Amino acid sequence: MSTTRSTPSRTTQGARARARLEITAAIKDEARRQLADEGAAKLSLRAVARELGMASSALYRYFPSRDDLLTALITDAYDSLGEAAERADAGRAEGATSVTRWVAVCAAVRDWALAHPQEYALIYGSPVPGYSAPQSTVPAAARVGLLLIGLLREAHEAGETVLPPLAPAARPEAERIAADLAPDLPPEIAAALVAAWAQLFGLVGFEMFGQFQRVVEDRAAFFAQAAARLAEGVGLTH
Amino acid sequence: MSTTRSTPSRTTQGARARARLEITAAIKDEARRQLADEGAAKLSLRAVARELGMASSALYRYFPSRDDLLTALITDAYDSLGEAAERADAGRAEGATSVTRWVAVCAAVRDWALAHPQEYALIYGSPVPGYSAPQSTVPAAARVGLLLIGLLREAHEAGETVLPPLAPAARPEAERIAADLAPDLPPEIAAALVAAWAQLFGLVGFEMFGQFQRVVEDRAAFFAQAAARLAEGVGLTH
DNA sequence: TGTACATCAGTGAACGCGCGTTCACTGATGTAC
DNA sequence: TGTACATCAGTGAACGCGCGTTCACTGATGTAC
Repeated sequence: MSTTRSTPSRTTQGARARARLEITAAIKDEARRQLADEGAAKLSLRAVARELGMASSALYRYFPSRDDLLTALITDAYDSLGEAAERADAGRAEGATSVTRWVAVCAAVRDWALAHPQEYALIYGSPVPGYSAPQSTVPAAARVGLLLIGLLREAHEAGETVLPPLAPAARPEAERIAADLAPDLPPEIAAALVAAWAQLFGLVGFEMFGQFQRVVEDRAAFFAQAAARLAEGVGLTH
Repeated sequence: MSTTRSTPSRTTQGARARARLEITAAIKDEARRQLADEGAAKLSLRAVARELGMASSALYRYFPSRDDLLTALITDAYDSLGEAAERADAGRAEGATSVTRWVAVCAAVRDWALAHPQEYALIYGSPVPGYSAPQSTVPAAARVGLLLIGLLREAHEAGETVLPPLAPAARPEAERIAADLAPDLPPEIAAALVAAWAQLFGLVGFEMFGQFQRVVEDRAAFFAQAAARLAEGVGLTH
């Protein structure tokens, strides 16, 4: 394998390839814009093409079908959210405590949702009828969860956790979860973590989908308080 | 006002009126059936009419527009869920503790969602694009929340609560919430209750929308554990 | 109780629109010699 | 470096479909006298 001229992509193949990437991105951008108006169920290839000034049939050079475009949007959204959460944690201050880190990650999730409401709805709202996300979206979808697991693992190793209560009836499932997701965490924490993960998106979802209208006003303060209590709930002590 | 013959509805006006109610119900039933296949965004009057064997224009005798049919479905769904939750609490055993009651109400919400997935998505999933629920849905939407508030009020009066922690930064909003929703509850409990309410639907939503796939297996046990911990979280002691 | 009239459910055609996807094609860009 | 050929982006027409809503109408049911 002569690697000497193995990347001529910048010049020869590059022009076409780069155009392809650009147009693919333009299609996804326009599609994201339209998600806001019409929602995922009504996302229309023809409308996207129209807005981009191309024939609707041209999109088929980029995405073999409407569902493939949806899949790309979903993967991108999960990745965008995951990256935002990871960035928030990576940029923490030197002596940040586990609780601070946890709250910051939660806040990053909320901030991302507020900034990308259509995409939030796409990945955490009702499933698009007739569409089922392929396996290829799984790794992107797992990023926030994995980040939280990592955070808890570090805190646990540092002795900064206590064991949340766990009813005997729930112990087998908690042990299964721990074995599956985080063998180095005690089942009490693993189960509490999965619950907290779902609850985090309950808080964010209620705010995004209008359930807090006429109920919560200072939503940032309310969320910060709830996130801090979630941290307690998973056994973080400081 | 002579009330003597004021309700001839059972005979004279009755036949037509009863038919009207029956057909209205049949339309809603068929629409609910179709929600499952196509989702709310694609709910189609023509498809409903077709399935019912009537001209699509006939539906306009019952619902002035597609949005009005959606509104009726939403109100019905909230009422159905609210009633299920209330029934679960009303049928409690004699000496049921607050925690038991709380967990039973949570389980009733989950059971209802599992039994009516399309309707759950309709009211707690992504909002239907281009549709905004009118004020008339508010009372039905509030039923579960009010039930939980009532439950906590009784527990608090019976001295069966402790105050959950509340960060100083969140106190003003907590006081606002308490004043607004439950003036007889301390702000600590009122704020924790609103958070727990959102978190409850986070747990249910993750299960409904497939986020627990490959993560949680014994979902009933997992949910019961999480619901019991939510009870703790709002300050219920037993 | 019987009749004239009003109300109302339901029809079917029509308007104007949008959709996903396929297909044969043109013309520009890239590749091999 | 120049030319012949292959690749590929993009077009525009077409297929077959579905939608919400309006409208003039028919015929049955209910009401008033």
